[in-house]
Amino acid sequence: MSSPDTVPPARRQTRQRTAVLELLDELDGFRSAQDLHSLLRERGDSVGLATVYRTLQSLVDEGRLDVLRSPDGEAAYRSCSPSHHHHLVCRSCGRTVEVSDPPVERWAARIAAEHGFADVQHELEVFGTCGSCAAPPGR
Amino acid sequence: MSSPDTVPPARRQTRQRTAVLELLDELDGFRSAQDLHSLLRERGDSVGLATVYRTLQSLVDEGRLDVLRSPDGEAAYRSCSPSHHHHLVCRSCGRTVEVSDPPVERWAARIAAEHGFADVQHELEVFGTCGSCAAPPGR
DNA sequence: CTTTGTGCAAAGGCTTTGCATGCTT
DNA sequence: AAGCATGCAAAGCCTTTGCACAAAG
Repeated sequence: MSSPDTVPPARRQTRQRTAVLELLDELDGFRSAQDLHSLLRERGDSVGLATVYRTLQSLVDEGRLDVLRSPDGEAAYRSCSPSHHHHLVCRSCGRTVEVSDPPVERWAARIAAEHGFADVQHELEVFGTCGSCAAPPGR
Repeated sequence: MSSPDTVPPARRQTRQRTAVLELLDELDGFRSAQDLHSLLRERGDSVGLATVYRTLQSLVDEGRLDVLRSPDGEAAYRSCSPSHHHHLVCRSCGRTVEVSDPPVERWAARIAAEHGFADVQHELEVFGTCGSCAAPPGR
């Protein structure tokens, strides 16, 4: 079910691929492809935009990256988290906290099984207002 | 914070706006703008694509719609469901089952509270292969 | 040497915007 | 009658793809 039947063949190690991986490793938040492209240019490790996209895509396929869609429609990537988890996002300042809890995982699996679904996966995001942003605006 | 300081002025009631609202009311899952546009055309309540986008946008501003970004980059809209529930979607045939369970709700609330988040909301979708589609393809 | 990755530019898909017309109020 | 909403088409953005060249194994 969750066995990766088609493990992507290892990619060649190029300067560009290395640069992307290193950059993602240093950053810890989610970044859009275009952001990463700009950062690479500023750094001197210039990489074509198309290559950035292709590299990110392959890294996602390999399970080394997490993807997220920003409300603006951009895809945001972050260096992989080996363990499955979800996000708690402040809808005001955008601060993100990683959360994970077995119960939800089990719940999803159980619910799916009860309905005869297999090969289950799920996406969950929790939105709210974080402590800093909840501070009373007036007075 | 959650006080709508800038309540958008009421929009004019047009045939198009009504059509979009009625359609969203009948559907219970998330639908992309383009899907909604097609559905309206099939129905006979033809509405310009641009208008569909503008209408959906205004409805979101009014808080009458929930938005979600699909992995493909499309925005998906759903009429603010009075009863909160989630979806179990077959990634093969698209069949959707509504599911709801208090535990998850409580989990989300608790996790958020633990991190100092207030005014919590969450979005959860479970994907899998339903029984019919899981039937072996060969033979 | 062969195969795969890179760059550039063009193409694609979803969404937004400008402007004249029609409908709501 | 006045003003906002609609339609159409053009423009914008992010992302993907085609093709020739360069680099990795």
